[in-house]
This record gives sequence, structure tokens and C-alpha cells, in this order.
Amino acid sequence: MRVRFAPSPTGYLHIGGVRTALFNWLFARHYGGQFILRIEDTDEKRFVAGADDDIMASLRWVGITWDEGPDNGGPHAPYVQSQRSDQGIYKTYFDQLLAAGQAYMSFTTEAELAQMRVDAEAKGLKSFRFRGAERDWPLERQRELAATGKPYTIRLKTPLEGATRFHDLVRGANEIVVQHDQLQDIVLIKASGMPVYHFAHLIDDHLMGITHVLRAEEWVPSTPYHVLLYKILDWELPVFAHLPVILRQDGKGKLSKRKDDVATNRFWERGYLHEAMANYLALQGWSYDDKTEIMTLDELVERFTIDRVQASGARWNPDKLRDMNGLYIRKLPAGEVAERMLPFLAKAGLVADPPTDDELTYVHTLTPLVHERLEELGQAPELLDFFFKELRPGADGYDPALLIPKKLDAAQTLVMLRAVHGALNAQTDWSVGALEVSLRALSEQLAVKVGPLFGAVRVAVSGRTVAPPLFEMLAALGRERSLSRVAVAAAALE
RNA sequence: GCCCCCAUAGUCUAGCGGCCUAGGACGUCACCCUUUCAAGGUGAAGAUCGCGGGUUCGAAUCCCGCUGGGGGUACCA
Repeated sequence: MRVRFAPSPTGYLHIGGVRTALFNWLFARHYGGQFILRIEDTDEKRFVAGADDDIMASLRWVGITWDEGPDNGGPHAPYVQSQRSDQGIYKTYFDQLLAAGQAYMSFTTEAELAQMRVDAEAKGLKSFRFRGAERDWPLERQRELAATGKPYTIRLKTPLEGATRFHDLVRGANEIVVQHDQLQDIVLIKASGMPVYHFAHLIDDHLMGITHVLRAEEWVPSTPYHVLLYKILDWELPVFAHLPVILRQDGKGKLSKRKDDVATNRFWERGYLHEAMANYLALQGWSYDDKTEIMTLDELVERFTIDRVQASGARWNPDKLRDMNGLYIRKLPAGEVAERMLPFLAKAGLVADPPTDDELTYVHTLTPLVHERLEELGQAPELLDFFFKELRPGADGYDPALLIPKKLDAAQTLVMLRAVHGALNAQTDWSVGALEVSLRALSEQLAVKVGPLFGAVRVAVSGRTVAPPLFEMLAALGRERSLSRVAVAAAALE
């Protein structure tokens, strides 16, 4: 079994593309087949230089590797269509089609065609299906006109009557039937000489021995053209499996690069784990059973079968992805989380890049404080910044009003914080346990509940009301900084 | 408009004729734990299985129609 993922380098790869690639890859790995990566750069207008590298980086990120591709080559190289076009690979076949009278040179220009559509609509015609007059010309006449230098495209001569039918693995036993009067003579070769997707992908799939075509659902309507071409060329049809589209969060249409934040690289920039992304993506249109959701890449490979792919569209659900990411972060050993957080801390300027040895060990001691609080690694800087930066109450820091617990006033809080400072100052054992014993005793001594007391201290040392556990924070902050922060906080209330 | 595909809670899904008083997950809410926030635990609300006809002793499961949603309709992929 051989499958392929064939992206167009028109920009970054969006997450739906990764899903399609993942399904192909899982399919190949599960059945012991090969997965091929092919770059379909036949659209000169939308071509973006460097997009292929970005696409490959995105695929590698989720763990997808290819047996043959543009970078690692293979028996069917090259794996880039513009290069294949330059080699004349496609010409062989359209010459064959032309000679057999199955395709023809069409001299109608894009502008003329657009006008024809407008006219048809004005006349109230239900639908416009273009078939060029040249489809009935002898090939010689087509060639003569072409020889005068008039630009032309090569179009498929689609049958006028009958129907084309094909099966789809995802849609089950029912055949998809399309009447030929619904088709039109699609362009196979553009006036520029570059083949169009419908033609190039099919030639390459055949030449590369692709046995199963797993692609997104939006290709269903054009599949009849492909089936027709396979038959004309007398080639064996691949097995089709059209994967459900990923719908936008609001359900209004499919995910789009322009409207949605779905560039794959955006996810690693925000601190999504590739393991979580692969797991979530696998569940967009596929499921294992009625309970299992959390699966490693290896487990996915072992369990992935095409019969469990859903036919209906799946809506993009960032909340669930986020939840799953948090779960994966929690599953990671703390040391691993520390390592993965580092780039985010460095980018925020909290540690050097690369970090010093001291910074490295400090990040490791800090990690347990935020480990289970992270849903995205990118949250690490905002959660931890007060451990790295000066902290001051006032205009350029936190609001001193936060120090004052509910039902207490500034004077009472001041007394409390001074007492805390005294107690901590007398503290010789700066361990989490000892600090807790000390402040709990103080709570009793002052006849203040631990809630308000700890709350005030929390703000004093972190500048915020929501933070990691207090004694862990004090311990990580160290004696000097803790004492000075409490003192400064108290002073702010004087 | 026309063609094609799809249809179980707000969302992702399990279900492939009797095991379903419809299971799981996200989200939501409550309670427990608790120094805040999380995490974790327990529980709840939430689906007349889109609607209407059939087939069958029996249908979420099969068939038809309708409706709704999505996709396509390019010298883009």
C-alpha cells in the first residue's frame, strides 16, 4: 500500500492539512505501506517561496516522516511537480490524450469564458457547462491554429451522456454517481504549459504507484474527472477515501487560513505539545472506540483503520485541544516540562538564551509550581515572571489595594504584614514545611484566618491574587527576596 | 441556481436491528479537597437519536421523502 500527501506550497500548512497528512501517514504505518510526500507547485500565481520547507517542518513537528519526498528523494524522484513538468513527464500523457481524441486544444481565453458565464446567467440558464467547439475539430486543425501562436489550453473531452460512478471507503457501500451532463471540459494544461492539479496529481499518483487516495472531502466533486481520466488512460483506479472536512469553530464553513488562527506553527509558538496535537488531530474524523481518547502516536498507528473514519464533518474545538494539551503537559516528567518551557521563558526575556547554569536549575525548581497549572507552555512566562523580575507595589507594579483582604482595612493589613515579616525574619528553617508551620502559628496568634493572612502574603510576594501555592513560592523565592517583598508591601500601606 | 456529501446533547464522538432506561470526552453547573488558582475526586443538567413516512414481532441502527448543514461549481489546490 502506498499513499501520499501532496500539499501546494502556497503558504504555511494549516491544521486541516496536517490532519489529512496524519491520516495518510497512520494508514501507511498501520498497514506497513509507504507514505510519500509530493509538492504540487503547479499554481505559479499563488506560489510562495519557502512554503515547502514550512510545510515539511509542520509535518515533522507532529511526528510525520515520509519514505519518499522532495528532500530525501526516492525511486520516483523528483517529488516536486514543477520539476516533473520540466522533465516533460506530463507532456507524454497529454500528447497521448490529444492523439486519441480524448482531449483537445481550446482557444477560448479566460476572459471570453468569464463573459460566456455572465451571458449564460443573464439568459437565465440554470447552469453553465463549458465544452469548447474545438472538441469536434480534427487534431490537425487544432494544431494549425496553435502553430499561429494563438494561446491555448488543453481540455478533457468529457462524455456528454451516461454517468461515472465510484466508491469511497469512508462513505461505505453506496456508489457516488455523477451524470456526465453535469461535467464540463476541464482544463488539463494551462496556457502557460503547466498542468493543472486534476491532471498532474493523477499522472504522478499512477507513476508513483499510489494505491489509496486519502484526501479531504472537497475533492469528491472532481473525482469523476479523475475516474474518467484513469479509464481513458487504462490505468488501475486507486481506492478513494475522502476524509471529512474540519469545520470552523462556529460551524460556518471549513477552516480557513484567512479567518482562523490555524497555522500549524502558531500552535508550537503557543506551546502546544506535538503529542497532544497529533492525538487531537487523530480524533478529528476518526475514533477508536466508545471510551479511549488519549493515545500515543504508536498506539494511533496500531489502532488506526480507515473503516473508523467518520463521513460527517468535524468541528474545530480549541477548548478540547487545550484541555488535551494540559493533560499531556501534566503527564510529562517535571524535568521535561522545564526543558520545554525554557524557549518560552527565553523569548519573554526572563532567562538568557541559552540559559545560564543557575537559570537552568532555578527553572527546574520552579517547574513543579506551575506544572499542573499550564495548559499551554506559552503561559509559563506570565505565570513565573515575578520570580525573575523585581516586584514593586505602585504605579509601575502591582496595585497595593490587592494586599488588603476582604473585610479588612489597610491598617489591619499593615499590622498583619509586619507580623509576617517578624515571623519570617525569625525563621531559620526556610523549608516549605517549616514556613507553613510558622505562618499557621502566626494566624492563630493574630486571630486571623489563614485565608486572608495567606492571601495578603501571596500578593506581597507575587503581586497577584492567583498564584502557585504560597509556601512553595516563598521557598523558591528565597529568604532575602521574600523578606524584602513583604517589607516593601507593608511600607506601601503606611 | 445546479451537482455531490452528511445528519446522535452547545462541541467531538460510541452505536452498525433486540445488549440503549442511548456510553465516553470537551464545555457548563454543584459539592468534596483546599492558603488563591489549578489539578484530582464525586455528582448533575444537557439528545422526543433533525422531521415525516415506510420495512420489521422489534429501528438511533434498513428504505423513501422533506428539512437543515457542509462541500463543489476556476487556465486554485
